[in-house]
Amino acid sequence: MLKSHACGALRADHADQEVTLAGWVHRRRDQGGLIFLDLRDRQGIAQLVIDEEQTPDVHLKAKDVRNEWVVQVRGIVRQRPEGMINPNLPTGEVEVEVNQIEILNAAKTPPFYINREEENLDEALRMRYRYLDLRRERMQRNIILRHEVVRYIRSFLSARDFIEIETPFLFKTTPEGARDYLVPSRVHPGRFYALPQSPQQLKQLLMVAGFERYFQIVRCFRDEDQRGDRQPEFTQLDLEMSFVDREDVLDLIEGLMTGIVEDVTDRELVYKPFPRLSLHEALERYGSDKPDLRYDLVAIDVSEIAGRSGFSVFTTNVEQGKPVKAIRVPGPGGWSNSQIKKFHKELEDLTKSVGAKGLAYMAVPEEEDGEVRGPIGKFFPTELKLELFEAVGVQPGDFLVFTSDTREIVYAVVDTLRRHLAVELDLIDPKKVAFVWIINFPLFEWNEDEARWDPSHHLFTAPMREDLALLESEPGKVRGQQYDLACNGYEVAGGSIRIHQRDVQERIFSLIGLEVEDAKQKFGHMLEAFEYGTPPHGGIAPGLDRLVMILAGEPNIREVIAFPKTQQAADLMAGAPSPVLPEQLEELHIALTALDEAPESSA
RNA sequence: GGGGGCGUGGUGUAGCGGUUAACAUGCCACCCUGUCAAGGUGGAGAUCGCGGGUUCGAAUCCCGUCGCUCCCGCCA
Repeated sequence: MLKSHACGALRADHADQEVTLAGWVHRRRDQGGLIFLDLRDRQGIAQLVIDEEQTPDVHLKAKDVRNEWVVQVRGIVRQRPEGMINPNLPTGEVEVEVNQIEILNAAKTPPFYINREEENLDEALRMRYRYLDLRRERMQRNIILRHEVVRYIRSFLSARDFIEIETPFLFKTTPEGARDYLVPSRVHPGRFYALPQSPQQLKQLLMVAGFERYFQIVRCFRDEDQRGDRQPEFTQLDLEMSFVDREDVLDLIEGLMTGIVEDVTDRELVYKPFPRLSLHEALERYGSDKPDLRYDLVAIDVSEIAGRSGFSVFTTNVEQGKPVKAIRVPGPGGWSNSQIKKFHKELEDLTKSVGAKGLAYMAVPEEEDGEVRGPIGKFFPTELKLELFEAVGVQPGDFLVFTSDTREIVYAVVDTLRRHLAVELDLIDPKKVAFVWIINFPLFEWNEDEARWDPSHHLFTAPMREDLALLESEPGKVRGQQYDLACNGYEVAGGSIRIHQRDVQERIFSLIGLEVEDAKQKFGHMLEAFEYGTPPHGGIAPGLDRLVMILAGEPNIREVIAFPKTQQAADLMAGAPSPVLPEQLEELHIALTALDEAPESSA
């Protein structure tokens, strides 16, 4: 080893020991005859002192040293003199009197600061020099947190008899779900592998194989457009269990998530145990299938009351079966008319962006005898107003917003408003983590375009036993044994109990319009496997990137992935994707169709 | 596929139709023996993402394009 101690590990009890350190120069403070160097390694920072009078040769070398140079030093750890202790540094009680220095590697001046946080650093620049970006404290912290989470998962599951098993990346395309990344086969001209969107089929086959409890921390690939919480390749904790029902899976994951939050982070769980909402409840109250329950803004259905008002938008909508929902915003009753108008305008513009035509409001007075402000107040007689306020749980000075439209738009409006208001009204405690289970999903969704039922989760999700009889008669009413885990407004896991009986599977296939021959073509290996003694089984797949993002308090998953891709799915550091040689294409039996413009050759 | 935001010395910003493009920081040199975002003095460093247009005059206005990003669609 080129060092005896980690820079960040030095403490007062190392005083007077001789140590050898190696790392990067974090910062230098040259005072002429006395040079201070902050030496950084993964564990932290130690202050080096170089004194011209004591060690002229070291001083001479140290004069040339710049930030990010890699150096090795030998010296004596000293308790810092009185009044020179740096309480902001874990190593701040000591410093190292250097008596030998070796420059292991000089460094160019980095294109951005390694030794400080820059607020709006251009992401393209960070990506191009990702190895430097990753040197920064924030990124080191995130990546190390990610490791701690993964380590916790492995030990938690191993202790509960789970076996980690790898599954292939070169697998088979399935037309369902997301767009596949395809890999051409050289030895099978004209055929392609697909990178798995998840190891769904394989993990079920591992249950058929009798492993009973499987997990894998595995990369998944989906060729869809990116978002802050979506990358073309992302990591799941994939797991599957045999001889379990839903409760077993939920219990396990609840224990795992609780353990991660409490043992690995300094964050606080809002709910223990995790609350459970049906999908319907989640949508009706929060407008989202992944509601953020760190704050309790709730949409209240006031359709019945609003339908009796004189406001024609409401009455017409209610007649057509469209809901009217109200959200109570605590507080701004004391505002001036212009403040209220501005506040309302902002919210209304926001909701228009998700398809709303308008946003009605009432400002509730602070005094008992005050007047309700807002244009729709006059359409509600006093009696009805009181009924409304009762239903919504109004407090004096509240601001009520009302949205009414198709159910889908109302949900979108409620979701958008909740997210916006939470930030606006500062309702979010960044230390808090709020998990919530979403259950009772419909098994199928009606596909308007294709005029058929589509599986809302995937083909192998088992129906609720008590709904089995409805499968042919009322498919829309059949609920699946499916569950999602939401956290702080993100979906962090999804899973289900699977079908393990061939006849049920075939009924599903026929319902979604999959011919037996088709099904055999696409899933023959699965159907065949299921005939050889399949245990009842189910599983779940938490998204590791999103989970770590939330725990790290980061706004997107790129901050917790060492080498992420841009929104255009590019790697700016390596320059991927890149053109390939004609010979490579030829070997793969691939001819390119004419492109509008020839792709630039990789520089 | 569609809509929005951003792009000015290495970095982060200001300038938003009119002198020599400003500030902070970084970088370079010199001074400095108790600093820790060290300090002081001096200096170098920008075809204002790229292309076209409008104008007497464009970093500034318009069109296109590229890159990053947010959102809708998409993501079983």
